[in-house]
Amino acid sequence: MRNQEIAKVFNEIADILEIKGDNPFRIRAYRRAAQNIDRLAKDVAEISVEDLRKVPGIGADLAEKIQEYVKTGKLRSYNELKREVPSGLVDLLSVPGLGPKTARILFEKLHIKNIDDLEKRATDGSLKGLPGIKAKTEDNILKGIGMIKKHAGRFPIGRVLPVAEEIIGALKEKSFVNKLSIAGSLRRWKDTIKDIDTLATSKDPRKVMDVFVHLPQVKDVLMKGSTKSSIITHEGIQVDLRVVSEDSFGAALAYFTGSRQHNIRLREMAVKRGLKINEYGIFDVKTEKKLGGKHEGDIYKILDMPFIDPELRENAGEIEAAINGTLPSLVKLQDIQGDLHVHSKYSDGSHDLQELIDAAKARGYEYIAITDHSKGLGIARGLSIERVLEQNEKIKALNKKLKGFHLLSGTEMDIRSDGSMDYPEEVLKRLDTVIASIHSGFRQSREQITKRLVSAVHNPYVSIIAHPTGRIIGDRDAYEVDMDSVLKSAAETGTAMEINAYPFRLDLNDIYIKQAKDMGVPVAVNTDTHVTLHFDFMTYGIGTARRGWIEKKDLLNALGYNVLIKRLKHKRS
DNA sequence: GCCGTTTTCGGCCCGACTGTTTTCAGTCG
Repeated sequence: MRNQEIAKVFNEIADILEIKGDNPFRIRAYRRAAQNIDRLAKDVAEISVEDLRKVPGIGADLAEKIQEYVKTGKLRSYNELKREVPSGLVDLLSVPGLGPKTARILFEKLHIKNIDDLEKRATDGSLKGLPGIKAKTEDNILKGIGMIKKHAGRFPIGRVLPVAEEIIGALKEKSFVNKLSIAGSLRRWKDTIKDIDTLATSKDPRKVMDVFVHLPQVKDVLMKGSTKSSIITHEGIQVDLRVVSEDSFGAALAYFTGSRQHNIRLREMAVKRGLKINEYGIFDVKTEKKLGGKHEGDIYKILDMPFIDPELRENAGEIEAAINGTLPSLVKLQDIQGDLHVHSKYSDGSHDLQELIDAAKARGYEYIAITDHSKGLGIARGLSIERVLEQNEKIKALNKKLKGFHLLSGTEMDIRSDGSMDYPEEVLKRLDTVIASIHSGFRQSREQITKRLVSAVHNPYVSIIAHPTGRIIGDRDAYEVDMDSVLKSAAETGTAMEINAYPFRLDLNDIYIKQAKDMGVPVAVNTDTHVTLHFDFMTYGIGTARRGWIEKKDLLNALGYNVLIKRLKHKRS
């Protein structure tokens, strides 16, 4: 897929144009296009020029540039730009507090071309004396370099959410803090998070700021103002806290939840109606009268739209859907009736069947499927044919004693490197459900991997493909796969795709989930539980499903037991 | 560079904090 590549090129063009001091709107156009290409499920190489132009933010010029890049692997205008601005200079923009203007001055006055140059000259004190730079700025630049060397980029949501909850918990105890909420990409359940945005209301904002920057979780204070402060936790995660008045809480929540592109769209719509939106509310420009802002819904209501759930706010069609009245009614945690991917002591899980049943019942589930690894996965104590059949018998016997709860016998069957299935059909047909997944040969060609997955999808006994792209966030990239073909086969055969809720997988991701939904492929949100505590990962899976526009009706494990069993049998027939 | 039931040209979201300034530019979200 060339999409990410092109998005990166467009973003770098935007960076270079910024350093050059080019037209800010042209820069924004490149960034907007980059973002929209990045979110596209379909490979741009397979999209015609006419259809490219239908992508928001892509006009005649950028469509042509995309075509040029797809055809030649190069972009002439980009290469010319790179000759004007050394590529290392663009990296300077990643230093917090250092923007395009400063980068340009550093290059022109001191011939600094990359971060290493910058670090040297900041250390020996030669930045001082440049326009607008004195000791403090030099200090901050060094601090910033230290930070990016230690913690570049984004954190998996699974690492960030617990930190956020801890901080929210600590602030909640304070009597002078009233409302308190997580905002930003964390509230939108993005799979990776750059920093934690939090929002509070209080009659005494300064006091809140004081408490915030002195929390035990704080390692460094980046800035502290009267209503807004930023800190770095010991984990290296930045947390921003903003305090507003009760009357502005809703507007501020909308503003800080983003995404930025979503907010820009809302503000543009407001401007056209003679209104203005900021973090304090929504106002009539002429009369300066405040029309709303206490509740988040005010903003949407005044723009004549239904409320848009945070997970959808990516400017990826949700505003159009809101206007047309076609917003999805997103699935909720309470809709989940069971978990279809659970490991027991038989393979690499930590609990026996009864412990798993108890934990599932405690979460209000009607069923779970026991899906231990298959024989080929020796490292995870995969079950021999004898053992999986023995487990199957035990589950059937156990079910007779259970009241109001059902245990499905299943397997997480390995799709072998050569594309064959790890158990023969005679074994599979005895089980209630089969989920199939890839655990080896991640570096095979796109064609080979696709073939393996498609052949699993066509197996009449395979009901779900587990963690369909194999990625581990921050650790292992997804393997190369033609997801379009896999989803097409899945739609034809009624095979479900898993949204693996394990917080470092979240696989399928939001973009593929939306594509699956659009193609009529059912999905299942499963936790891949190995320890009963993992059942609680379901919230991450639900967040991800919601980002993919999933409704209750799209979800296999939102079905009651009897309907589910019918659905599972249907593919086999 | 994109976009259009106000426009094919002239618009394009909005405000806080910092460090440097004597009123603001740069950066960030």
